[in-house]
Amino acid sequence: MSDDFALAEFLFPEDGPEADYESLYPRRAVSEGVMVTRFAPSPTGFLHIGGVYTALINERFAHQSGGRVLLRIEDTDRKREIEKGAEMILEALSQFRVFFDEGVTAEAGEGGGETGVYGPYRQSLRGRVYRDHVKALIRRGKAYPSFATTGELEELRRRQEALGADPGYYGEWALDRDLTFEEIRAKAAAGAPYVVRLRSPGSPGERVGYQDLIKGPLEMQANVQDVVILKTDGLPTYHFAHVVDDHWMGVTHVLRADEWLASAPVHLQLFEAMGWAPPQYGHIAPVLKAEGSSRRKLSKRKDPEAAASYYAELGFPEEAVREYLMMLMNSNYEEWRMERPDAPLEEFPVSFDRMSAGGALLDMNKLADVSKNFIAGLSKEDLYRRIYDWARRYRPDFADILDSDPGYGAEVFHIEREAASPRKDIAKWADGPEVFGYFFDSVFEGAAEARGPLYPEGMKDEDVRAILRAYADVADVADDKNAWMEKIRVLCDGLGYARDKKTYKKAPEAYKGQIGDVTMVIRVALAGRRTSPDLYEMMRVMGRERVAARLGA
RNA sequence: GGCCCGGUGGUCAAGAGGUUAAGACACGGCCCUUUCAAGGCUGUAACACGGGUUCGAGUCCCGUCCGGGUCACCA
Repeated sequence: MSDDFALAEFLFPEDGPEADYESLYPRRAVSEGVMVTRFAPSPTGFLHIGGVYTALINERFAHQSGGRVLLRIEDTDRKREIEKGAEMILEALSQFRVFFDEGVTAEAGEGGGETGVYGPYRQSLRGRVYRDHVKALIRRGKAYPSFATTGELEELRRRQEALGADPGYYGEWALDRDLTFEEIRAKAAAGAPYVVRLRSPGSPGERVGYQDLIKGPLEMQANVQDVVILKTDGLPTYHFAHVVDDHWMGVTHVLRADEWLASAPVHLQLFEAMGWAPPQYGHIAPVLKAEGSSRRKLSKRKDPEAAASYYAELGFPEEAVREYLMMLMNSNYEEWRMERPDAPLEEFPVSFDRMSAGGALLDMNKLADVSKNFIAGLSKEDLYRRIYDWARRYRPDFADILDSDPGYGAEVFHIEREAASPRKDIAKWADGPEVFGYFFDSVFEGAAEARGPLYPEGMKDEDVRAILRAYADVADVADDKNAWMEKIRVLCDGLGYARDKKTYKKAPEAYKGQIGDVTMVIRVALAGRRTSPDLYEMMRVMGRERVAARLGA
């Protein structure tokens, strides 16, 4: 025992006496049912849409219960870290309106800003905290230094494989468990690098169980591995940092991705070794992608839609993305929303019981539908401002086009908005240039070819020309809607088309076609596509000259 | 391979032993409309398989199959 004590001092002499963590990080005064949660990304700069989902879940449960949600940066892997990675993640999160009460903030400054009294909230800045706790574990004989090299570990694995034994550093395979103080001192003095491992109290065959908030009661094999808790570089592994940080930061509910489920026994064991009560765990099913007949987790490398930034770039409104994520989160959200179309989503009571244990496919169709409905409810000023802001950032060429005639641009995007049944033709801002670009001459001219196939099937070129010529003669954007329509009907009479659909249906053989064919020709000539808003409105906005030019073309 | 999680239409899912097995998205049809959308109506389509338990199983039990996660000094 005294050896352990001396070993601890020998390994960590420079730190001196441990801090009084009980007073440094006072216990939070939270009442029953209040949840303190956290989102803890690595600063790789890349935010996965699943990360937004996880963050939103943590935010919702914390705030719904009157608790707090904090943001901690898990930057203990110096190899993967990128510059400004934390800031990039924070920015992405704020794009989706997920905000934190505590932790690392977006404010710049040396190493970034933070708020809250349980910090630092960047793990790379908490070295002393982890070392103190590793030291305490060593002193109590619950952890030990291990000098095994990568090569030796590989060799160990090969022997285990040959014998059919479970791989890993555990039990009788954990040779460094039995190193004497003298041996350790000698190796360390010789400059041999070492890690610190947990002396796992688990025995083969032992089971652990706990109640997962999302998956329900779970039972699995207890951990037997002497997991690394402190790496050669002096920084902790995820496992140890999680235990130390969530304990002292007063986190009550750890809601994290599914992939951590398998290491829950390690975490439970670490909490026990520390003598602390573990938090409640909830393991969140991943967002999946279909691939052939199977499905897999959205991959950062292979799937562009895995990145949170993808949605911002395409211009899905953040409200729509959050709305969709809420539907994924709780299966009754959609029903709730239908009953209360205007209620803020914060009023929806989220519950663990309603969270699916299995992963769901990300359904772009559904997202688009949610988004179309959201956009349809926007005021026309809002819609124009948002599409403009998006373009300025992601499609400056289109923003320039809008700027060249701001009044016209606004009018284009105001067509049929705020009506009884508003258009639902835009699911994301990137659809704007796509669906309305032709209103602008530079875009229209750029796409002049290949219009022929758009005309009604079977219609001859000469018929097309005849319709356009006849219409050009009478078109007047100043007409009121009734006058305009009557002109079209008269034009139909003159050219041999039925003046309305019913007439045509009664005797199709008597006509070349019906009024719809005629308006389609005009539409294609004016818009260069088969779908467009109301023809009359479109011409009114385009104005006399533009209409004349396009009919003549 | 070991351990763990999951499996109701193409997708998200409701369903807590007895239902004609909801609803939404997508897809098709019809209606409305000058037209494009939207909207209204409507249609196609599911309990992975095999054994039990039970008067009765999508619901409970066992097995099989399939899918996923995890087995690092990465998180």
